Amino acid sequence: MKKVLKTDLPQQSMKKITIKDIASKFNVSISTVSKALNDSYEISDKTKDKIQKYAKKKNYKPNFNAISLKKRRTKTIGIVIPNMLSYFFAQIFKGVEKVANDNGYKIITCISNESYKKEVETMEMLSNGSIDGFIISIAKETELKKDYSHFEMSIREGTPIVMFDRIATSVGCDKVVVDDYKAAKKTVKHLVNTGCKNIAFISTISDMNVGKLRYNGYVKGLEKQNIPFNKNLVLNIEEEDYKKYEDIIKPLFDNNEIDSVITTNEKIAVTVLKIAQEKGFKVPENFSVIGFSNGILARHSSPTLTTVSQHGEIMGEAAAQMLIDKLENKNLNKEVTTQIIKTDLVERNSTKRFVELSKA
Amino acid sequence: MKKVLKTDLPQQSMKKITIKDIASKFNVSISTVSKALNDSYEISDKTKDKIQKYAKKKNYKPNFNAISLKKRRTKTIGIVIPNMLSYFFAQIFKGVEKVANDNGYKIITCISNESYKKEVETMEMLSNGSIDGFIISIAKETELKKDYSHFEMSIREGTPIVMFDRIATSVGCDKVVVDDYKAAKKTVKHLVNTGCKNIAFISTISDMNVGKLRYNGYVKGLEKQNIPFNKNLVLNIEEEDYKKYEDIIKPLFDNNEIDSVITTNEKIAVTVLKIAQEKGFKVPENFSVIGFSNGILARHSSPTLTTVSQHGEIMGEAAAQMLIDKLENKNLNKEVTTQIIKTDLVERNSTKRFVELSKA
DNA sequence: TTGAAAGCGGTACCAG
DNA sequence: CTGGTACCGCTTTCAA
Repeated sequence: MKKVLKTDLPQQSMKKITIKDIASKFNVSISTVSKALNDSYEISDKTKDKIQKYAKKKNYKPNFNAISLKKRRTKTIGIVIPNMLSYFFAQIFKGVEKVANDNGYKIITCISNESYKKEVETMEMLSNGSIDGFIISIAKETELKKDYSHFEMSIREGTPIVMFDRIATSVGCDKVVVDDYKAAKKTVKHLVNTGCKNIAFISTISDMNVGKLRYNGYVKGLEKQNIPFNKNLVLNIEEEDYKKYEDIIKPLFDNNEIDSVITTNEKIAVTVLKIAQEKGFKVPENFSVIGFSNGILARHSSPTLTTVSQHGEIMGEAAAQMLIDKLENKNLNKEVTTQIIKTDLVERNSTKRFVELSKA
Repeated sequence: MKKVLKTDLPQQSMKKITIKDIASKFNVSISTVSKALNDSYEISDKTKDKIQKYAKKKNYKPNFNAISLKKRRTKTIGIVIPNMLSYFFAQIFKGVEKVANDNGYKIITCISNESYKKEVETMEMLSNGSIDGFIISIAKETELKKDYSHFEMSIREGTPIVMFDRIATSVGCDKVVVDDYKAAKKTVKHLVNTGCKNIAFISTISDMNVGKLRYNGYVKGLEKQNIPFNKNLVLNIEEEDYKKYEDIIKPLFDNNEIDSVITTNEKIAVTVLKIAQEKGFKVPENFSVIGFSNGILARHSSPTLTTVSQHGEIMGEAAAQMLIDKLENKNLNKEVTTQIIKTDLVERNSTKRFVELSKA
């Protein structure tokens, strides 16, 4: 025959304790407990001590919703990004998470999936006191539609926004970007410096602002290097067509004389690498490739890929810091600012070394 | 001289409206407004109509914290994962996000960074009414430490947990896993079927449960295929040493006769591919590689990599559905269940075709 | 040093 | 059909 002792019973649903429970335990008022737990000078050390000890023992935690309701702030940030499978956005997330966490903020993440509707709905769903502010990179569809009223509404209602990478220039909010224009110019310069003359440009984002900046940088870069622009060397592809990348790109090689390619996208860059090698080119000896990229593909392709790195993690950190500063009124001026993160040309093995060349 | 009309002023901080504001606007009580907004049968159509219209016009949204406080549920899920840069976890996130969103749930995401301390702190921070339940893949450090008390505590306090992939078997909660043991056995079988005899096994997770399952599956698979086990063909590497992968793996090729490798990790697989080709092997003609992987590397390596896919997105969906079912008491039995997601061998170009062989 | 009470923004029960 | 009110858990002012 088994005897079941009370202490042997599993502590089923050891319910969460409230300030009221503690108050009744010690026969004091809830305000006393509240103050004691917040280490107020109004409460005697003795009382504070016993209350704090008991609270810790019982694993007391102040109810998040009660505090948020009372204080009218949640210490949580809403992130709205087009997707999470892109390494760039995952890096952004990491940066934001880090800074948020260091400052005691939580993160609610929503994926817009490049859809305007989802982006709007998502923001509405969070604009009810769930979050204190947004960090956003706008959906492709939104950018094409150019309807930014949901952002403006949010700001008007007092929920600040920080946009990064894919921004809406006209919206009055803090922003974090990289200088895509300048970066593209630099890639051209680097290719020319290492002996390239026929530089193609392949974009999957020609209809987006970031894509236009890169394209303009490419054009300007050619001009600066006194290389005539040849529109046949510019190829715009739908990102969704990734299964047909090869078929779309091959004609570029067949119909033109090219010795290098700049791409806005890592997968394209890897595809180009492959095609070039199939066509008998030696990379980087007589063919070079540079991709805008933050991915892991670049580090594992053969040869490894020279890239323009946007430093996603740093951008994420910057965005989070800007938002938190705004939320905590650390910047007393109400002006909005745009922070530009430096890009780096990460030289790997799909381009020749400029330094070697200059030494020669 | 400029005249500034009131209507010209930017609507600065168009403050959020509350139920009380609406009540006073129409000179009714707040309970009437509440009921009207919730479309209660108790309220006349006329009243409902005007209140609802006004609410919409003023962009009224019920305060999230007030409702959560009152209803004692937040409709938000906490995800705790080791990192987000891994494609697998990003896929999990995507799956969870989808199901959560479809069911009106938000997601708070925290990264444990493989740290026990961060995992514990993170869970404590959320165990205050911020979330209704957790979806978790446990940190490496936690798994080594085998200290699962924070999970048990959470469950005892009434916050359910669903674990996926990296689970703590002893913790009584719902789980989603793949059959790593069986999957590993299958990889061996496939390699043998395509003519391989000397099959190496390289792991970065030998000290983790998932890693042990795969290893055991490998051993059992050899046995089933009547291939003698050779401990020299088993290599355990620290994942952090990724920069030295090549140096660590090359001796395996130098000191043994091998014709194929199974790896627990995509990057290792790509490295093996590279080394094998350097050593003069032709992949897949006389050398084969299979990797456990969900990443993009597999689809872009040369040759592309045959993988065991864990279907991260589906796992994420399953985990979210299990949690939501539990939260909404759809499964009235209180037992915990473990759901096993099928893995697939995705045949790419790093292995020979079994079908071709059988036709020959 | 402690307690009472108002209120954060809602819900829901009960009364009229 | 409408209103009064107690509460969800906590903070904060004011009074004792």
